[in-house]
Amino acid sequence: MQTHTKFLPVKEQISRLKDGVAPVEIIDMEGLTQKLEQSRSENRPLRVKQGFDASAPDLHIGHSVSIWKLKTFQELGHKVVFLIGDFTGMVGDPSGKSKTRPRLTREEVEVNAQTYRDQVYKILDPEMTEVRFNSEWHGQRNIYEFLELTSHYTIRRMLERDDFWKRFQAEKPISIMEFLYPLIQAYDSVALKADIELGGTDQKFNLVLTRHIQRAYGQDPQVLLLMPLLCGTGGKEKMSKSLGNAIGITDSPDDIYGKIMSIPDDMIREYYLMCSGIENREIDNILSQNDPYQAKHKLANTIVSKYYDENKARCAAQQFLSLFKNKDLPSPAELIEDNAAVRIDNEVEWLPRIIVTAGGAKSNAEANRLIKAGAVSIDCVKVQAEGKNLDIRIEAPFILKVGKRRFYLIYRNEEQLKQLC
RNA sequence: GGGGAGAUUCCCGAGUGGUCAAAGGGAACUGACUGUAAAUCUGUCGGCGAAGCCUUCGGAGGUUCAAAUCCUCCUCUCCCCA
Repeated sequence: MQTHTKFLPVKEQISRLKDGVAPVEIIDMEGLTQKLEQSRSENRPLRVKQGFDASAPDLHIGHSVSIWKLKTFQELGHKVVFLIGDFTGMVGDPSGKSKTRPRLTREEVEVNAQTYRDQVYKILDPEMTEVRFNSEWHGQRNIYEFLELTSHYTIRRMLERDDFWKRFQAEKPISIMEFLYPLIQAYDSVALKADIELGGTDQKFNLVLTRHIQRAYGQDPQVLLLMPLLCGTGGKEKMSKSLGNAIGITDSPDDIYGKIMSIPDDMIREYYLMCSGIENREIDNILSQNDPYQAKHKLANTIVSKYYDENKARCAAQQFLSLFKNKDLPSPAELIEDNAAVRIDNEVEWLPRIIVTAGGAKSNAEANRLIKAGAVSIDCVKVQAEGKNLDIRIEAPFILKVGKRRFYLIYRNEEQLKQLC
């Protein structure tokens, strides 16, 4: 039996947890202190949980806000439980917007899980992370157990959720399943015996409900750390892959850099606070210069360095300047590296089809529209022709530009490529 | 169980027999101007290699030269009464 603990004093742990991006709200501060004390006296790590959607396994820097916090817990010696909601993902979507999602197969779930691991271990320590799936317990529950679970909460309390209430008021549909969903989710924490759960502020209702359910099952309710939500690059909605406004943590350095540069000015502070890891005083200092352009450069630099390294950040910065300030084209070698080299087999090919093949448009019609709008250029020369006059003879590789930031290297055979390298 | 209202393109929402690939707004994309910011202005916003054609208005049938629009059945949603 160990007589002394490997854990830091509680006060120190709490102050470490408040470093960096502070949780918007900690629900049950007292509980947190107690749990930390207990963990110390029993020399037992706390179980810190966060749930993730199994169907969209792409983490972006919005998620990373809380993942860094999980990391802090690991540094303090606690265990992170990374929960993948494969069961809930298979059942459907509670947001009310979409129809039931296509059911994921076992294989898809496994693939997505691996994708998560690859990304999340960029930040977390694999040794101290437990990856779990909620189908483990939900997959086998019978209806009696399930009904018991549902008996612990009421319709009225469910309607307290803002989203539900609004829809109720607006005479919009709310399915029973949507009411059940938070309960199912809540049971995850019971099954995992979670001590602490992290989540975005949008999860507040569900997470608070979880505490009730844990109590109903005789467990000590988990402490909640509600983390701020990061807005997407458009600055209006929350960051989300499906809205197309996300910066993925596995995006290329150039992409991350560029996307940071494109955020609206009034988002700069928020991004600094949530993603840079820079101290508040220093942030104030940077922003007091009143030079948003430079502030963004510095931010982009910091973030790329964080997920890659300083060297890559410098390259990305250079790339950015040459591309957008000097309007240079990227070099063929860079395009090849970015997987933007596209082989066209025919000697003569219709330009819209080339654009579609390259991925610059979804249909020939869309490609045609882009051409008409003057959005397409070949080796820096804007394409002016229309309709039938768009056959292109591919004699040498050329750089196709579609819109502001899509570049493709079009070539016909591998030899041409070799010559370029 | 009874009565009423409704389902339109990514979202909201107009359209009640041809002039409808379907108003308007939002989102998105694009061009100009810029700092790949914002604001503003232009243009686009189902598919097919111009024309012309094809597919689309919850689903399946039907009436009609012609259907988002009329009829029948079905599915789903909301409200009121019980």
